Amino acid sequence: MVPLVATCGNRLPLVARTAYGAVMSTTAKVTIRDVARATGVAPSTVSRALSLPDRVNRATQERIQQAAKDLGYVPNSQARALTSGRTRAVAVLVSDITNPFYFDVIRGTQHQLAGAGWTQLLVDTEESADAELRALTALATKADGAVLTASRLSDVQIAKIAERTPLVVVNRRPSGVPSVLIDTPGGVEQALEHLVSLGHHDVLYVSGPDTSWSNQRRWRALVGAGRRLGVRVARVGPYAPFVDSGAAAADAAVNAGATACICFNDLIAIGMLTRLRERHVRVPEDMSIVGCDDIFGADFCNPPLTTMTSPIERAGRVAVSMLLARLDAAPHDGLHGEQLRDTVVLPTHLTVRGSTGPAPAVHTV
Amino acid sequence: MVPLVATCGNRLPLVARTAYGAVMSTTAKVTIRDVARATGVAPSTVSRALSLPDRVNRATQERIQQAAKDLGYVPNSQARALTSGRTRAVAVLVSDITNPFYFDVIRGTQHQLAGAGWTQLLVDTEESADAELRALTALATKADGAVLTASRLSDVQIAKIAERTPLVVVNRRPSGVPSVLIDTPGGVEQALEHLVSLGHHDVLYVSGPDTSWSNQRRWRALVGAGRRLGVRVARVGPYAPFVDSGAAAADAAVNAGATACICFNDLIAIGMLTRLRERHVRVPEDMSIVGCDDIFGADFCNPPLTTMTSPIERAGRVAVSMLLARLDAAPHDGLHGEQLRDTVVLPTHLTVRGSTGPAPAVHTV
DNA sequence: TTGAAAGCGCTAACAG
DNA sequence: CTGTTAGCGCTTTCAA
Repeated sequence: MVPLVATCGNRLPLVARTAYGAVMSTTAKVTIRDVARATGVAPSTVSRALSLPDRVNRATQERIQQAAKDLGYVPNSQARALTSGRTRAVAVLVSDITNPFYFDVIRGTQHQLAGAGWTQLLVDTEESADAELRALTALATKADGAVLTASRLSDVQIAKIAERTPLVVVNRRPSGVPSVLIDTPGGVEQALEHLVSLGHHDVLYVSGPDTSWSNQRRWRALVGAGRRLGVRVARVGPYAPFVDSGAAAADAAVNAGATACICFNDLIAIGMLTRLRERHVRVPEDMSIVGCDDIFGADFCNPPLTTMTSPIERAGRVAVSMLLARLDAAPHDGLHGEQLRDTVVLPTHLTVRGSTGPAPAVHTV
Repeated sequence: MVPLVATCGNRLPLVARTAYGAVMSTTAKVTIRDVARATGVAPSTVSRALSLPDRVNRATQERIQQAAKDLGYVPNSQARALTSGRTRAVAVLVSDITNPFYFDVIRGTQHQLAGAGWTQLLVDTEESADAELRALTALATKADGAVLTASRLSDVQIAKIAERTPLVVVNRRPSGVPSVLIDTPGGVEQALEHLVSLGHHDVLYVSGPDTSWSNQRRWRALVGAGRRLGVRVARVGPYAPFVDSGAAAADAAVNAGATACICFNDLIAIGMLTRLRERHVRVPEDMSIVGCDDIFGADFCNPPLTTMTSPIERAGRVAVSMLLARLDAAPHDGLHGEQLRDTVVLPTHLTVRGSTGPAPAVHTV
């Protein structure tokens, strides 16, 4: 009678009475048998009525669902997983929960998962391939699949794991594994064009970690674009992808006589901004800075950061939907070759803010 | 022989052979029976050797563990949960994954949980009491307990749920429920003293959501401190805790002729900074701004924000350790009255940065 | 100290 | 369309 959870936000107390009974209740857990007894059918019929409503007589189906509701029945996901082998949970591995970049990814995965009624297991691998492997192992029975947002494993390792575990990777491209790519190389090119249009002829790439696939990709894109546009490009680094690394990066950039930098990510770029101010190097008058990702903070730092805006949240969503499609397809058959090893590339665009400006009239390189 | 996961980071491929077999392996899953067969003992003995090593002969215990390792046995947490009723997972509910404040909380809970070998289920309730209730219900069998970091439920509701579900709340104080409080009221007082020392006599509180317990607490603290210090305090709001709300808040503050504001949180404060610049209101010359929490970004916005630094991550860690203590204690007995309803208050301190300065010589209030 | 047996709550054949 | 029968992998009495 009373819905398990009301949609009316105000009268919660009323509703709650029913809901409470079911909330992680240790006592008085209602099982499928109780519902069966109350309805006068077999437990298996209840199971069916709840999981595969089509395979049950319309009338009894409704009777059962009603009874389940009234009794405050909550399916036991453990038991369900044990028999079906499916947990309806997916693991999302990030390399550093602290990095704002992942906030958006996580938000995306969370949304998509929640929308589908799935659970998200969030794991912070803390930049360690080891921890990543360990997590993947422990997660074996806990999740039906995983999204690797910043794997520190080799392509071969990933591909190997993917053979037995539904996987989707973000910003990696191991063969045969579905992946979501954010087109930052395209963004790098736009960034360079932007700098060229401001009169820059020399650009410094502030490199991220060597272990980062994206970093290599961005650098390569920059080299290519530089050749095409007749711009000299150089690099400094590697720097760890933290705000704190920005100080060293800034010093290196100043030392190199750079007048324009494209950074591996916003974190480093923002760190540079701070350090440059300390050193009285004006941005953008003396040096232009371009970041990457457009994370939280890129728009209110000082000066606001010109950066490549990535559809990060969408990347998370797409990754999950690819995974779910695969997971849903597995039990039956259908799409096995084509759809499973697809790659989605999400576009990036340059957002110009205050940190880039005309090249200084005089500069040393 | 070969460890399941090596501690040496480089030779992963070698090790991986063993690990892979276990990684979410659909095929060839090694069960307790396989280990039993390999060791020539009964499954129940294997179970014991792995879960309650003390209750087994030392020699066989080691033999079993070795065999388990060699075979790449990974316990099935579902099955384990089904029989034992314990999942070794805890749910962490946040009201908005997007809010940097929670990043730190999540990091704290994650660390603490991972350290204890537990799994974290992250749930975004999206500011909805409904979703919160629903999540708590669905999580029933998935988690052994939950941390509510920003509950939108009433104290009574929370207390009721806590009767049947191990709960720890952050920044709330329902009676009988263990809670972790961040002493922002103390911070508010420090902030006010700071402003007074700069010559301010009138301070405006920029209010957060009415539904926020912390918000009321801060306002009350400010009123008290204002009385004590002879400062007039007023309030505007409520404003949603987003950067975007800052614009309206800034306009209201300007309209009120304020020269010093203490904001519900850094998000709003940062938003105000941006808007004030647009309106050519100088910070801190024309108006001082104080935030709360010291989130990511508070140190590099423009100007850097004077704010109350909260040990957010620690709050997450403490919450989890309180929950785990309770969870571990439950099966036995021991601490039932005292320790279970304790409250931990974490101190806050004021971090002065560029957004606060002397009161303008002339001002209208 | 160990083994045998009985389920945890549910799903999945297989009959009917 | 529905009931019966087996378990999923593990823990947990209860004997031995």
